[in-house]
Amino acid sequence: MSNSFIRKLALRVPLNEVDIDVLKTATRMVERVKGGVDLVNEGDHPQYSHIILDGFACRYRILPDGGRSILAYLIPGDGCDLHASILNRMPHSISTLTPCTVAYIGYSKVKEMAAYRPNIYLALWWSILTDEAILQEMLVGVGRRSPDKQVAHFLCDVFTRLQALGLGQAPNFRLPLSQSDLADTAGLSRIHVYRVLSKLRDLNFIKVRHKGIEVLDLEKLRKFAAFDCGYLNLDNARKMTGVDDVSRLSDATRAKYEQIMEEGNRNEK
Amino acid sequence: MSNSFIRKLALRVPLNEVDIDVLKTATRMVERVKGGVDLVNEGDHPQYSHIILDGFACRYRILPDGGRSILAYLIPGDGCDLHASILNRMPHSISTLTPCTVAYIGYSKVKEMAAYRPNIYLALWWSILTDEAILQEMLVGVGRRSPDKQVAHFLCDVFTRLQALGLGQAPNFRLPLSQSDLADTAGLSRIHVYRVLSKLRDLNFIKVRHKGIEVLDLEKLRKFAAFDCGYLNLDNARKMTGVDDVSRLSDATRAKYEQIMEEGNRNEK
DNA sequence: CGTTAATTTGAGTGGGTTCAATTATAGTGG
DNA sequence: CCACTATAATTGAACCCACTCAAATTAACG
Repeated sequence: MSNSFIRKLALRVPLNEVDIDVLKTATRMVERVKGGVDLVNEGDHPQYSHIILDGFACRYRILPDGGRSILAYLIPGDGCDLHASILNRMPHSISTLTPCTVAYIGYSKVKEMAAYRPNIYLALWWSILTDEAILQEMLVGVGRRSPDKQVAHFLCDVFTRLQALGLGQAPNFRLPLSQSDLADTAGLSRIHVYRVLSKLRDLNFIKVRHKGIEVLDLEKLRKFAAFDCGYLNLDNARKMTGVDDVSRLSDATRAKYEQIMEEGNRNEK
Repeated sequence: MSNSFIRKLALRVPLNEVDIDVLKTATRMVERVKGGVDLVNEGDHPQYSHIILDGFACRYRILPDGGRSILAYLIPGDGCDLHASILNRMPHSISTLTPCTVAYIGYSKVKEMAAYRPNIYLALWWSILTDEAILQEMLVGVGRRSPDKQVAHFLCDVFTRLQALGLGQAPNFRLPLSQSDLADTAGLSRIHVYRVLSKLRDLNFIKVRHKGIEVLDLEKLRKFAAFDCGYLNLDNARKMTGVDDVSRLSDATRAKYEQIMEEGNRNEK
């Protein structure tokens, strides 16, 4: 399947042929965009949503003091703000890092898909929950991890997500990021990022290029950063079918659970 | 309306009587919980979701080194992880800070409401998008803001959300947080938090109590922290009705927009 | 009234910052 | 194709903020 968006969703949620067909037609409107272009700007009120089918992009905010804070990296298959129409204004900007293939979807189409296709509903929620989990992991990192582990952890995050999509080989093992980009991601100074990268280079984990980072040994990097990919929710959910496994619960918990279920059923006339 | 969950949603999304009725019965199963109790633990696979109807709670993670990182504060009306069943494991724990009134909802009930009640669908998305925005704002803060402004900004966040719910008066203007709690939130040391709070106290912005902080002048605090409440999405969305305002767009954008809309309609048989 | 947890205070240290200056790389137009 | 320009990367030095360590005081709770 050539459509990375569908591939990403299908890896997590069981999509049937109809689902795939719906998604295919929904993402038919495609455009090629150069690198360094803003797809959406903070404060905008866009009329449609973007999906990165190919290339890298990032979500960022400009701060009052002129600084920039990068909040997320978008890789092939990632949707940007599929439900942003619910908000009055875009809370952040989105910019391409490399040339990208971008699909456009009208917001009403998204709503429609979520309403009529339960699997797509699940997939959209899986997606936003994972976005949130990544943000939480970043927040934990900025507050607590040492700068070298933090940068290493960040690299693990992006490359693990790439791997899960089957994009784990060269030339995709190269991230097109300047050291300033990394600094704006990690909340470090440009100069300190350089020193951190030098250390990771000396450990033979990565290769530092002009406006780019190449990972030589993701496994070692993971160990160094104590990276646990659990938060990315990459394992296929056992519960996707909707059948709850009640048998594993303690008696007390099961009793409460059944009470809640009963309560719920009673309300359905 | 005594149900803070419904009140919170109704402030953002136009709910009709049926919506309110559905939400009321869905949150009928209520329990009183003491302070300092874990509602959910990281790694759990809970069978139902929690909603804080009254009291304060927080979302946190325990780190490998034993440290704790507080990721969010939950105030009356906040749901915890309404869609967590989609994930295999809980990515964080949730703990009450004060005695709380908690409602329980089965996950299938949530899905059902989202499927059959468009307004509730919107409300749930509004909710998660706002959660995400708050996380982003925290991330920006940890990386960039000075410690005193960051703590001030955090206080503005919680108290502004309380105000929006009509809980802006004493005794609710008191947050039951120890200085260690604040430290685990801001990613600062306990001792430095004390110094920051002392400064804010000397400026007459707050009163520092034992295991608690009282805000004396939220307006001054906002100015000090350069707090812009835009990210909380508190203004009623103009677009909630689903009618897109195309007239404000540039010609080029409108053309593309209409193309996308047409594309979308063509796919509906 | 005794114990525990939280807060308050001081002193010293270290890591990440800023400032300043040089080298390398890529892109541009002649 | 090359000189020129702008941006990115590299390196060194000094400073400062927030941390750690250590200890005293206060408040809460049984």
